[in-house]
Amino acid sequence: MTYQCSKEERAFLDKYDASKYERPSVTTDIVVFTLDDNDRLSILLIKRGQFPYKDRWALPGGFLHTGKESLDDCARRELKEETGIENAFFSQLYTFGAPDRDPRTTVISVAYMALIPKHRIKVKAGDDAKEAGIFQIKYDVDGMQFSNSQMTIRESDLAFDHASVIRMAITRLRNRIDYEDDAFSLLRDPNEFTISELKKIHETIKNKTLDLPNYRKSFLRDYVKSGKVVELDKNIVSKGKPAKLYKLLGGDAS
Amino acid sequence: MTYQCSKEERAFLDKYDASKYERPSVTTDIVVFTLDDNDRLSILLIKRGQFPYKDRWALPGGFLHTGKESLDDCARRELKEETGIENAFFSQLYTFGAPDRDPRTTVISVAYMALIPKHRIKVKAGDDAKEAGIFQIKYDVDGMQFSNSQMTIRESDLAFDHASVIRMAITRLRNRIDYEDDAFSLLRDPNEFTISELKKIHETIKNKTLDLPNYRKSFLRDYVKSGKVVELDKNIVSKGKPAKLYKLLGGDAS
DNA sequence: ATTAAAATAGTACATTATACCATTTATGTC
DNA sequence: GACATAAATGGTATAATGTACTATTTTAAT
Repeated sequence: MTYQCSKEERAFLDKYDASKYERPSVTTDIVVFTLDDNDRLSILLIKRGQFPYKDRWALPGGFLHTGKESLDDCARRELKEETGIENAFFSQLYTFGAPDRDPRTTVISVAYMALIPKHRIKVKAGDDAKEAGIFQIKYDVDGMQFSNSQMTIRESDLAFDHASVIRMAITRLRNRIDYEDDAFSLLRDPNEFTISELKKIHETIKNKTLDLPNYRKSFLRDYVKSGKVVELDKNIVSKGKPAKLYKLLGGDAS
Repeated sequence: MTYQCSKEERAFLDKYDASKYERPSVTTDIVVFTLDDNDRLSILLIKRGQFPYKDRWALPGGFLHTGKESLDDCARRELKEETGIENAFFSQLYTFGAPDRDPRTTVISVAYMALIPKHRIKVKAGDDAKEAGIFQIKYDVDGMQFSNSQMTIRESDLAFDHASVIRMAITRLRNRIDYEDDAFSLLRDPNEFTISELKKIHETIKNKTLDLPNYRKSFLRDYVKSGKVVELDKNIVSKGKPAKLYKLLGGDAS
């Protein structure tokens, strides 16, 4: 939009002193959820290569290129830099603004969450990250843990307030999964999937097993009858009875 | 939290150049919902006294006092300055960050919504506002309208992207009202209210009439049986059969 | 005393969620 | 090829919830 205004106002704007108020830095940080090879809920963490919190694990993210991009664009750009993904499903989560959350200066963090199938993530260490990895989310008496085949990171080892961010993202994801179409974004291929595959995603996120016949009924009612998903004229080859394949229409969710 | 770190890192932080990245301004803007004297959903708008958008109606809000307060504190402070309210229920809504949403410079707006009973709002024009008022939210073919006894403001007349902010707030409010306890915050007095009063709030927000016997059943099941609300040993004096009074326990919601 | 207003009590039905059983269609093994 | 196994699909039965509606009670106003 171009801003229409009077000459008087234009004059005011032209001499507006941008440094009138002290400004905070603004970053976006992204909770990238995925399912690992054993269908366990996992997130992407990077090991910081710079102060502060150097060598500590943190969420991917980075500073807003002020004036050149929107917050969404910033999150999209960071996501691409860290994972190589271009068209991922993501949504804004919450904005964290405690004045002491970064030891350098006030840094406002606009947190996003993204849902990406694991095979699409090309983990790569970037500018500020010396390492990056996908870690399964576990819980014990001390809270969350993040582990892969090589190591385990406790939530208290994370940089900044990123443990809080992740906790909120998990809560939000669990709440959204029942009424939003988020699950589709984690499919290996939304153009060719079985009911069981989608059910598995729901089970992982809700952390409980679901009854397949019942899941099937609500899937057919909620998605197929409404036209969001179509049945393909193909079956999958498998051990038991071959399952019908379905295709997500429209939004693509990817 | 005090940040524990090595001498090396402390040295880095001490010479950290705060102006390394160009920084945006950050504001909080607040959608203050209330019910007017006829129980219609209304919001607080202020008339801007300064450029940009001078003399246009806008949401109350203002710049973050960087380093001195959190985002929540900033919203709380602005809310107090504009309405006199100190302990209101409010929650973060969404963060708006399009680079051209403010003609001066990039201004990130962290939007909040608050629910406040009308009799507690002391509308007062503040620094940046020459006028303030509570306006009923209406709809017509052109979108939202905001009107009181003296005037009607069309959504296209609002400053900045505040029409979008309000639209998102209404959507969020309507979604939250079914599973959060927001309605209690709009009660005249959460320590003494009738079932009908609470029902009226739900009706206004959902914009449809509810069946009282059914509402009563779910109220007793959801709040009284669970202990969130207790029945008082008092009745209200009224025209027809006097209604039992109830009291909200715990969170106070105010 | 009568009427009207409002709260409260209860009934009937539809929808949805949950648990569970039975059948079908494939694979792999002897 | 018969048979066990795996997995999807097709059902039924019950519980929980939501919705519509009727009836009764208790008060104020006339």
